[in-house]
Order: sequence, then structure tokens, then C-alpha cells
Amino acid sequence: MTDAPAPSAPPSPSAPSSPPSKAPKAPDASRRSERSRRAILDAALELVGESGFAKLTIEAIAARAGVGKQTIYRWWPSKAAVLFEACVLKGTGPAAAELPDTGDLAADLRTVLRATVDELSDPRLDAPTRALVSETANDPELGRALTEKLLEPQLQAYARRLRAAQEAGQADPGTDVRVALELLVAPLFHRWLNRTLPLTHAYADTVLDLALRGLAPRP
Amino acid sequence: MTDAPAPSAPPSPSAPSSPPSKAPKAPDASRRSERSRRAILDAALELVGESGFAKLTIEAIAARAGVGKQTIYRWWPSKAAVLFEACVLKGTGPAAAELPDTGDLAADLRTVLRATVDELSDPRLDAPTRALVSETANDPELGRALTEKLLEPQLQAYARRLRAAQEAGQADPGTDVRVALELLVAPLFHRWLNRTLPLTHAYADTVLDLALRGLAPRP
Amino acid sequence: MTDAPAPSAPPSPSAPSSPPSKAPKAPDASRRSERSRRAILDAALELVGESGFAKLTIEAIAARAGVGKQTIYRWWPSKAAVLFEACVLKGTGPAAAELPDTGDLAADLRTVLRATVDELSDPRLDAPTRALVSETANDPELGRALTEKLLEPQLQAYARRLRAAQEAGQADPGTDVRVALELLVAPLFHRWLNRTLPLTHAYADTVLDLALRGLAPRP
Amino acid sequence: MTDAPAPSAPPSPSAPSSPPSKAPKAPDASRRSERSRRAILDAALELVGESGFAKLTIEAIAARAGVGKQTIYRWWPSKAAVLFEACVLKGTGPAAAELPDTGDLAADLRTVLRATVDELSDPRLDAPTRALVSETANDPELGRALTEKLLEPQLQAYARRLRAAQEAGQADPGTDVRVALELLVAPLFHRWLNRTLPLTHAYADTVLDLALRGLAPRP
DNA sequence: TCCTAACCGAGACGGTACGTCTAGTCTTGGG
DNA sequence: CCCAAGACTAGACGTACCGTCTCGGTTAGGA
Repeated sequence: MTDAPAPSAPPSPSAPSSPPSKAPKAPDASRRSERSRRAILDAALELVGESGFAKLTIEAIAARAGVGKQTIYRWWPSKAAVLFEACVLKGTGPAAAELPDTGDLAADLRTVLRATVDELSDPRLDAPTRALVSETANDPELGRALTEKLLEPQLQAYARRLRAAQEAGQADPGTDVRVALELLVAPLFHRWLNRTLPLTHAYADTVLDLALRGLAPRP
Repeated sequence: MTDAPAPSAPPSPSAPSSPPSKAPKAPDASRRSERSRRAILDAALELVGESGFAKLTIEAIAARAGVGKQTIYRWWPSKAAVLFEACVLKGTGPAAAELPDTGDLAADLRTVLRATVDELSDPRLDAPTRALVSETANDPELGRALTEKLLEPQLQAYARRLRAAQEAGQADPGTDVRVALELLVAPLFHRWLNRTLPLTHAYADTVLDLALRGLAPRP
Repeated sequence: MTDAPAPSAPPSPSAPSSPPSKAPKAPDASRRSERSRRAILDAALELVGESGFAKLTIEAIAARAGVGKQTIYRWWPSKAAVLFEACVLKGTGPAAAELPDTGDLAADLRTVLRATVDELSDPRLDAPTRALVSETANDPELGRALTEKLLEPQLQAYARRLRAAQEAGQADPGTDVRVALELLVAPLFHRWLNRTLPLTHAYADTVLDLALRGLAPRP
Repeated sequence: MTDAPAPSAPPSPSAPSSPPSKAPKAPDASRRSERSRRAILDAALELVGESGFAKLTIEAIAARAGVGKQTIYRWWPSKAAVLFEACVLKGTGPAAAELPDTGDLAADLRTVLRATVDELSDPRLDAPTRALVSETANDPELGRALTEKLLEPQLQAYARRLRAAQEAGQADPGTDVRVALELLVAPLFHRWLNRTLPLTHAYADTVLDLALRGLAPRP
């Protein structure tokens, strides 16, 4: 279901692993049309942007992409999987791979959290992201993929930055950085998803301030 | 859209609000069959538990409840609204209305956060709650209702408890309790929704510990 | 599958014949929309005339008739059944019910056989008739219905006329009229279906002449 | 479209008929794999016997024959053409080439007509024959080929036998043998195709008796 | 007490999209 | 350049639900 086609591992001749017991089918990934794949992914993103995920249909994606429906069903298990791969394709350069480290933990985190606020407020990202979170909630399989490919890499970057701060003596070394980073990130996500109160830079700053107090080195 | 039927407020004679110009419809709530309403709500909850929200259909609810489809369409705008009302019906006694206040803030919050962890881990609540969050993500209208009826009351309870703690000198009076409470609650929600790491009592305790450090009265 | 809706006999309360064993479904014929039925039948005939049976699709019929596909599937088991009912509807008044009897057997048969030639040559009837015969060849169920409703009534009319001739002393009373009538009708049908040689009035006359010699009263 | 590949006559150098202007295609018949051709024809007959013509697909034929789809499309225009060629291959030895001539017209015809009844009753021939007749009804192109290759040769054999009888003084020389033969053959075909009444030896005898009376030499 | 307006169960209707199947074309790699 | 294999565009299949719309049948008040 992801960017590596689920159904087929490249058939290495030395490891005829799976007996042809009841294999549903195994499309030959090496013959796959890259042209079609890109057209499908592009079309999916366009259509979600235009009408939202609820009105997104496989038929519409196929039509927009100039592709047969079967070409979608052959390579993806659900429209959510298509959209997910589209997001992975567009959404991740090495941009998000590393947090800045100027030596000033508070400043660095402020920059990043504010950027996160801006991203979540960007209407081009809002629709597909909500769609993915929405589908993810009820589809653990897909959820795992999304977490692994998009969410965790980002969280790991936070973890690295926090550990660096601990080593630099700017954060209490006894604190679990994993939990600390969730204190930073989860509130933003919570407001964005539940729309309880506006998601602003000021809010990000306040969250950061509170969380950093908990992280401060003990006397 | 919720437990009070959206379309019609009982026509108070002092407010002859809408002349029958092009009124979409105005079912007479006083004639409504409570029997059917309960059957529908029960059926909805059962079916979500059995097969998940994605496979929940109005037709199935109607069939299970022994009810005509129109009886659902008359009173609810969407299956999500039905499910939402079903959750409100089952899910809220005065239980969540107030947090305990033993005078020991940390102990009280620990109790409550651990209870929240337990609730989110309960498979009977897991499915419908995920369904609601999922729908909510793409339906702002419904999201508002859910926030208002289920989420905010709980958050307000936290807010009251934190203010009480401030007044008792157990928490820094300069801190925004609204943000503080989100630091407590959002991380639990985040782990539950995204299934990144297990959601345990220990995790709740760690979150609480970190957040309380930020809340501690300044010297 | 015919003009009396197959699935449901009117449920006479005194004869609850079939236990609800594994009934696939039983649409309520009394609620059936006559409007839709006619539109479907008309559309089917039109489309066969325009593009032939091979290109006739249920979707096209539904679209042309302004009807949901399910309304076709609900009441007919196949597109051939639709077309069949359409032919029954249009094709049979009491017109074909009785052969003329002027007292002159040869003349009467000549009239009727020539008329049959004309009918088979009429392009408006040619396409749907070929379609029905074609489907009928591989679908015994449908074949039975077609034989019963369209073919046999006509053949019986021939049989009656021939028996009358026998009683009037114009035909050998020992001859099997059923076989005799097939000697008259089958050759026309054969040429029409197989397109071996042109199907003309002259041919009909020759067939008649030959067959009547076999039928002549013995000295 | 038939057993001689329609698209290409072997390019005789003296007739450089088509410059490669926009020729649709011209497979080189000399390179054709006889192995594949036989496998395809066999597979087609097998599959028709197993599931009927309606469920016969090009893909299934290709799979059964161990052949690429293109190899079928290259050499035949339709599945009916494949089946037709298969029938021609299996179905015609010199068996049907000539009718017996013992000098006794009635006896000879009885033998042949009864044999025809037996053939039409043979379930192995029934399915493919019905399939061909069925397709033929709506496809004049194919119909012509079928008539030419299978039907007419047989009818011509009848014609020759009848003419011999005329010359021997056993049949009225003024009668059109073509029509006479259709009086014999068409009724059998009619009962077989339409399944009106059982097709038996007795029926064949009766048809023969009646028809021969028409053929008898005039006094 | 009857009348009449409404809700109610039921389910047929015009539709949309589903996921599958097959047609017929195109591409790749092997012989 | 044929062939086996199979991915491709295209579009019909038959099914499942959607949300709307009658249908009787019950169940209220209001006359």
C-alpha cells in the first residue's frame, strides 16, 4: 500500500520463497508504468484539494489521470493508500529531516513549532492531511504506514534535538525526551484536529514555554 | 444536528419565526416515537462495534432497528450524527462533569489521566470514538457539535480544577490553564489516535510529571 | 422473465405457499412503476434498432429510459428478457391470432406466408427478432418463454386452419397437421436465419405448392 | 475471417498490392505457429463444451492454450471466428460430402435425415453448433462464411441426390430441388433450434413422407 | 366519535460509485 | 518478427447504498 508496491517483492530466483499456494495475483512491478503512477498521484492530490476526501472517488481519479480504474486497483488497496503515497511523494524532502541547532534550544523549537503551525494552517496541506488522519483512525494498517513514513521521522528529529540539548546542559538529562517532545507537538495537533481554539504562533509559544519549564535542568 | 433535532425547535407561539415560505420540512417533534429513536441509537452503536464505522450504513441501521429509512433521515442529517447522539446518550453521565479535588493536585490529575487511559483502551469505546474523531476531521459542522457536547465539558472540568489549584497556591497563577490542560490531555490523545507507542498508566504519569513541573509555583 | 413478472406471485393470504426458506428477494409487484416499465421496454427496442443486440447494454437502456439500473435488474434477469418482453408488448395484438379462412386453403396460406416473408424482411422487426433467436439458442429458459408466448400461438393458428381444411375435405385427414405446418413455416425461417438465398414471395409460393401436394386428399 | 487468415495473402512479388501506406497490419502467415493455432482451436472447443459460448472469453482461450492473447487477435477477428474454424477443423471430413445413392430415394433420405437427427442430438455438437448459429444470426459476415463452408456443401449434396432421383424418374422433374431439399432439412433445424417438440427419428420419417409426396412424379 | 394530519414501517425509485471482468492495444524479453 | 506474458486504457457488469418518494397502517389530537 505504500511507495514500495505491496504485492510483489522482486522475484529473486535463488529464493522462491512463496509456493504458488493461493496467491491472489502478483502484478509485475518491473513493468509498471511510471507515467500512470505519477498521473494518478497528481490527480488524487488535485481532487482532494478541490472537493475534499469524502467526495474523492477512484473513478474520478482514474478519469482525471487518464487511466483505467484497474490500474489503480492493481497497485493500491484503497483510495486512502493512493492519497497517502501522493502525500509522501510531495511532502517529504530532506526539509523536515533535521531540526535547526543554533545552540539556543528555545529559539530553535520556537522556529519549528511556528512553522508547524503555519503548515497546518495552509489550506493546500490541510485537506489531504485531515483526510489521511481521518482514514488512519479506522485503518490500523494504513495508520502504521503513515506513522512510519511521515510522523515518526519528524518526531525522531525532535528527539535528536532534545538529546543534543541534554548533552549541552540545556535540558534536564533525566527527562524522557520522547515524552517531552509529545508535550510540544501533541497540543498543536490537538487544536488543529479538534478545532477547539485558534491555532496561532502565540499558542505555540505558550506551549513551548510551559514545556520548557518542565525540561529545565534541575538545580 | 444533535440530540435536539436540528430542523425544528418546538414552534413557540411568540416566535413564529419561519413563514411556510420554502421551509425544507418541519417534523413535529412532539409526535416523535421515542421507541424508534432508541432503537436507532442502539442499532447504530451495535453495528459500529461489529463492523466499524466504514461499513456502517443507514440501511443497516434501519433494518437492525426495525425502522424505515425515512425515520432516520427525518431526524438526523448523517450517520455520523446518529452515532454522535448515540455516544452522547451512552457516554455522559455526570461522571465526567467534575474532577476530584482532594487538595492534592498531582494525585487528582493522576487519577483522572489514568482513567482516561483506561477509557481509551476500552475496545467498546474505541471504535465509536475513533469513528467520531474521524468524521469530525472532515466535517467542521459535526466537529463543532462534538467539541461542544463532549470535549469541552471535560476540558472545562480540567480548567476549573487547575484554577482551584492556582487559588490554593499549588500552581503558578500566571500560567494559562487552558494551555496547561492541553499539555496534559493532548499527548494521551495523540498516542491513542496515532498508535505511535503504547498508551499506558506509566506514560500518563510521565506526562503529568513533566507538565506539573511547568505548572509549579515560581519561587 | 416474461410479461408477468417472474419473481412474485400476488401473495394470496390463504396460500402462504413458500416458506421464507432462502428467498433471494421478492420485489413488491404491486408497487411497480408502470411508467418505468414502459420507458425501459421502449428504450430497449429503440437501442436494438439503432445499434444491434451485441452493442445493447443494460446501462444504455437505463440511461435512455431515465431509470436506475437497479430498476432493470429488479424486474428482469437479463437484457434478452427485457427485449423479449418488449417484443411481446409491441408484437402481438390479436392480429396474428387467427388465420383467414375463405374456404380456399391454398389462397389463405399464400396470403399468410407472404405476409410472414414481409414481416421477416421488415428491418424494424429483423434486428430484435434475430437478437431474440440468437439469445434463445443458448438460453433454454428464455427459449421456452419465447416459444410459448410468440411462436406456438402462431403455429397453433396454422394447425387450426389445417384441421379445418381436413374437415372440409381439402386436405388429407390422415396427415399430421403439426408436421405439415412445420413444412410450411420452417423453410422460410431457415432462409431468413441463414441467409442462404433471398427470401421472396415466389419462394413462399413454391414452398406452399410443394407442401400442399403432400397434403392433398388421397384419391 | 476464417481458416485462411483474412488479413494477408502471402505477398506474391508480382502483385505488390499494398504499399506500406497505412496498411492495418500484415502478419506473415508463413511464420505462423501451427502449434499455437491447434492449441487455440482445441482450447476453444473444450471451453465451449464446458461452459457454453456466453462464458467463452478470448482470455480464457489464450490461458488454456498457453498462448498470448495477441496471438489470437493477430489471426482471428472474433471469438466466434475462432470457434467457427475449430468446428470446420473437427466437423468436416468427406463424411458429409456425398449422400448415399442406393437407387431408393426414400431409403437414402431416411438414412441421412435420421443421421442428422442424431447429430443434432449429440450433446458434444449441440453446444458449439448453437453458439455458431447464435453468432451467425447477428453477424452477416460470419454467417456468410458459415453458410459457405459448412451449410451449403451439405445442401448441395442433397441437391445432387435429388437431381439424380429426377433423372432416374423417381422424382417430379419440374420441381425445384433447392426448395424441395429445404422442405426436408428446415423442419428438423426448426425443431432443434426452437425446442418446440422433440426431435426424433419418427419426426424425420414423417417429414420425409410428406415431402416425398410433394416430390412424387406426376401421373 | 369520527376526521384528519402526522409519523411510522416498508421498500421502489433515479442515481453514483463500487470493485471485477473482459475487450482490444501496447510493451517487454526470449528464441 | 513471431511468440508468451501481462500491463495498459476503456467501459459494462451486477451490487450496494444513497437520499427521495410513494404507499398503506397506525395514532394522535381537534371538531
